[in-house]
Amino acid sequence: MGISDYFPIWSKMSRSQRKLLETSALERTVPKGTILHSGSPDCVGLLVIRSGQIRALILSDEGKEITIYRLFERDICLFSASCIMSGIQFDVNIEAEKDSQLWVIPTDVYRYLIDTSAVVANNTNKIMASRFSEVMWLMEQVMWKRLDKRLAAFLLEESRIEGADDLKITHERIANHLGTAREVVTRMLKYLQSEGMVTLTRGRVDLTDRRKLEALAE
Amino acid sequence: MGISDYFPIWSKMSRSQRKLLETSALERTVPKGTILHSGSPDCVGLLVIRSGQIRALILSDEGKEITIYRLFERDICLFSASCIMSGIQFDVNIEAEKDSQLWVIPTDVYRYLIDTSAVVANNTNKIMASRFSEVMWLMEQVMWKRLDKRLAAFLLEESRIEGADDLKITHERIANHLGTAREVVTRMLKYLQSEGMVTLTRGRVDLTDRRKLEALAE
DNA sequence: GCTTCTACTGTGACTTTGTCACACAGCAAC
DNA sequence: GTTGCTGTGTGACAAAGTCACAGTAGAAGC
Repeated sequence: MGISDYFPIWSKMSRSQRKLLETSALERTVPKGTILHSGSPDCVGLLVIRSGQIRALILSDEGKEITIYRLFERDICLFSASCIMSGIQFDVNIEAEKDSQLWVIPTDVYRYLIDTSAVVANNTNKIMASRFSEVMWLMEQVMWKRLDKRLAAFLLEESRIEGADDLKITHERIANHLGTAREVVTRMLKYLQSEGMVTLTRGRVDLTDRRKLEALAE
Repeated sequence: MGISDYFPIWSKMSRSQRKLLETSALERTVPKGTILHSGSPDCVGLLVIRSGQIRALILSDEGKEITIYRLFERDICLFSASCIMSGIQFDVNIEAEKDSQLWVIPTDVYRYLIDTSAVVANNTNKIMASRFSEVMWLMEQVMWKRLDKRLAAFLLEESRIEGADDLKITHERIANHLGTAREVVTRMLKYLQSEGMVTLTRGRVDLTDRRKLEALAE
């Protein structure tokens, strides 16, 4: 699969622009857990996900965290190149959730492309609007939804991504995704277990009643 | 003041683009309290604020609200034209906080401009990145800051905007800005009063000790 | 001036979520 | 078996949200 397969606007780009992308994109393979970007000064370039899974998160001063969105195959990560998007003034961290293969498009190359092509600029806009939408969705969840519902929804989502009912995940990691405290997750999982929705073992959560979980998540 | 004064990229636009903007922009004057946009289907067009003050907010199913950002003179509101930005999938409400004068740029006109001009597209991008940054800032506040600090910061900000220490605002409105409940604001203001930071009267909050408020807000 | 009405404010009781401190338990390495 | 580390469990308490009212300032009308 060449890089052309990852750009839906490929056909609307000029021959020279395509060439530039093809020759400048670097391949990179990273193991699970790699921090790909942290804070604004760090400006590796645009990341195109070929395989694997990436999460974007924010950190508090005390080290608490919350996942703001996740990226999968074919997704493009703009914020690893936040320095070229004037107007961005916040720090996101980008972390590989699984072993991943990426293309890295150098910042100066992408800068050149958006400056010279309305198509590329508008596509960038569209990508940013998508991320913005995900953050707004999260804001609504955080503001108006109870934690038990958010937890149930997270477990179902995780199960969907993994394609399995037995999730290998610790309470701590769940808490870091949801932006809450580990003890709270422990207590709430305990409750879900008492209701027969999950079975808990060290480092594992098994979904035993999807229907009930879906009903809880709404 | 012509519309040219509100576009920092005016000099980089073509003669025909400028002409198009000048002839198609509509003037609109709205009183305080006007709902300029609500939800995604509603697509009035791009708003350019000539004078006054606008706030963007989101609503929960039960009618609770939180201000996500505010717009002042010279700011541009993209989300009143969210239909032209493919990728946006959330509902924002736009409300005039004060009597305001606006220019409305029809959606089809702006659509044409971003499609044909990389400069306009990139500027749009920059505006979106700014709003994105404001929402990320809010997310950090909501997630990691205590309400007493957020309240103190809000009162100081409000005082800065109004250029006065006596704020004509109800507890309810403050709660709607911060995304919390009125009773919580009442209790917290009561506490601030007991500490001598504010004086409360019906429909009014007077800031009596800025230093202490600033220290609280950090 | 006096009443009436409404929007605003105050408060207690209770739930949910977050914080802190520490005990304990599973599992792998030695 | 002992040791050590990483997870998990729990109680007590604090912060914030919810619910159900009661009180009350101030404008509007008489």
